[in-house]
Amino acid sequence: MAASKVLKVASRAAELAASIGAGLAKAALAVKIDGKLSDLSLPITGDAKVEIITRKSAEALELIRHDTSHVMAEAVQELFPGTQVTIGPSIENGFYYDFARNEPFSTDDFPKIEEKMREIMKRNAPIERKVMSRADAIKHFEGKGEAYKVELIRDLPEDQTITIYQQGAWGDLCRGPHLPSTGTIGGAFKLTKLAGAYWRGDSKNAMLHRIYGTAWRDDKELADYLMMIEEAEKRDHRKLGRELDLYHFQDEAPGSVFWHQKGWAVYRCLEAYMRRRQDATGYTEVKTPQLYDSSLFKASGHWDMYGDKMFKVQIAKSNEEGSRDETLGLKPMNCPGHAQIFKQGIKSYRDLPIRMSEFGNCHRNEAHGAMHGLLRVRQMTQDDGHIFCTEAQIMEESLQFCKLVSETYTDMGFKIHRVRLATRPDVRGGTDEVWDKAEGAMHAALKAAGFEYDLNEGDGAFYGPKIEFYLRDAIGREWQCGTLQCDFVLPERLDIAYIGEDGQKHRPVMLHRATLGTFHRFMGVLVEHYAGKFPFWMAPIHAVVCTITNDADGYAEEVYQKLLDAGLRVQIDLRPEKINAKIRDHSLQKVPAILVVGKKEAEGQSVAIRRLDGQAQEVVGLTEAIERLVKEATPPDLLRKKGL
RNA sequence: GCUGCCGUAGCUCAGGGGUAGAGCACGUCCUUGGUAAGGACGGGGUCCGCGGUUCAAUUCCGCGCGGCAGCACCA
Repeated sequence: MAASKVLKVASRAAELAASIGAGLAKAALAVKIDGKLSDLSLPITGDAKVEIITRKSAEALELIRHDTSHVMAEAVQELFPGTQVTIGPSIENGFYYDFARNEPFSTDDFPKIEEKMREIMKRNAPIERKVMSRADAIKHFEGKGEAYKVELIRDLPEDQTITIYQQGAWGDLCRGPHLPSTGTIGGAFKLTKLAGAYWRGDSKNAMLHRIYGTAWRDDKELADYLMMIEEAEKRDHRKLGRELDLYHFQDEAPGSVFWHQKGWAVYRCLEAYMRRRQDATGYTEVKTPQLYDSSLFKASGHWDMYGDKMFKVQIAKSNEEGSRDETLGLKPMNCPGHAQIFKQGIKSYRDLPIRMSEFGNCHRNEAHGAMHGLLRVRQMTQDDGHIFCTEAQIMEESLQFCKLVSETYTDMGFKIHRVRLATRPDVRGGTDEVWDKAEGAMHAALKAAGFEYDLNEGDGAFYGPKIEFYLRDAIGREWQCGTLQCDFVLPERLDIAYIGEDGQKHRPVMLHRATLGTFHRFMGVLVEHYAGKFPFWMAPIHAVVCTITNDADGYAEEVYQKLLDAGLRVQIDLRPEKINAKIRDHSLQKVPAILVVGKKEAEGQSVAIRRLDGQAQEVVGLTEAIERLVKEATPPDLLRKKGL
């Protein structure tokens, strides 16, 4: 809870809290002065809007995590002398601290470190802010052999106040703010994992040892979080893919996917959906080659920029003089191919916009460590598209695409949760003038679409700014899937043009866009979001017909055939197993509907429908059952079209 | 690619310098049972690959391949 009060005299935040009430004084952890988070002990001078931060506020959680990281660093240095400290911030759900040490840590060290941390928290030493001169600070850390801290101080801007936060005998260079004492942290934390991390995030630098932890306000929050992690493990798409027989991976094809029938059925659903949506919104679907001569990628700029991540094929070509080598590249994206189709014949301004789509299969030689199940692969298919348009059309086209993304995500069971605009990176193509234009257009489109968005500075593509659409899954995780990129550079490089009203050649703008992103990644997200229980319309198997005894086999076959004829994805289970076993097997396979048939149903031309996760059964006439299932299996866009 | 960990049956995993085990799955037979596991028996392994140490390596060491976590990367 935040309290605010206008203060006219110089005071300390702690005193202010006390003046409001003893309860608040006790609960106060930090203070926000004119919107800036500060230590409770800091004086407030002049007129200021002051908010007292208590345990319940969002800022408190950040402080708890940051302080826990300091306590961990103190514990580690007590337990492992000779270890140097570097940095240790709070992050989403917790904190980490990077240490420099020859010997790596082991997770076996965690209990020891955690115990020491609790001991430090119990000591409840006050956390005190000390201002030091640059020279003193350097001397201080040099004396302790903390080379990384010295480097940090040396790199701080001249006018930066250098502060050290001291808790008992241990202190750390830190801009703060911090809680009043180590005892106020609360102790709802757990060390979670171990990893290497580069000093200052640069792979040229030394590798440090990072210890991750999670920290919360109280034990209940911690338990909830740990439960969420467990839930995420249960939903792991790699595990579910195997268990549900959707797809598999194997060593001989690293970074690629073997789609099994069931996984492919879902994939086909997504593809069919996107094809219908794009066909309905003025896209022309094309298919372009996989292999191109290197000259095309040299022209587009990709060869220089990403050549080392492309799969290249060398072939020998012979002519009169002998043979020479020619290098082809497997396409890592579809845009140069689409530009070639655009270039065929002469395009008029009357032809624009041209919305070209392709379920394009691309190859990228991703680093080993980057690959992750379906979420990051070396061979993927995008629901790619390029809109060739005039500058004046950027806004309208962007708006239309935003609408498509929005509706698509809703149909898939998500909402757009966050939109970001990634702006010009350091290494980029095109002039600043062109970038100004492209970024300006993207800002305008986002505003017109009514999206709240934030900036992701410096994270744009090398040819243009990028709108990133994020969705949130069932357990609160964010995923970036869809994207819209505005490109003035590639049309220039590949020399594509249209004839304007004035009879002159003009450059079109290319909008690169993908709604689901890649089918691979989106499938992974879907599996985890639904924990394998897909909505009926995209379920790999809609229904299984199960017999009670083999006496009903004949009728079951009839039911099965009728469902197949109705276009449903159906299986039949005639095994001489008990119905309990069949129910269990198909429930574990997460089939949404089990149709049980026995003597009674055969006599009454009916089926007993049992839903996944439901215990009740419903006996329905066969004709009605088929009608109902067919409707449920109808994709949401087609339901709308039919007005159902 | 980097750091750490890992690679044993289809899957999940135990074991350990003397050529290997469980549960599930699979096969055969019995069972025909009304809504989340019926029973019996059985088959199954280049212990990731290649080198080294050793009388002997799945086990120890090195290299390679692949995976996991994180970092870096992500047109």
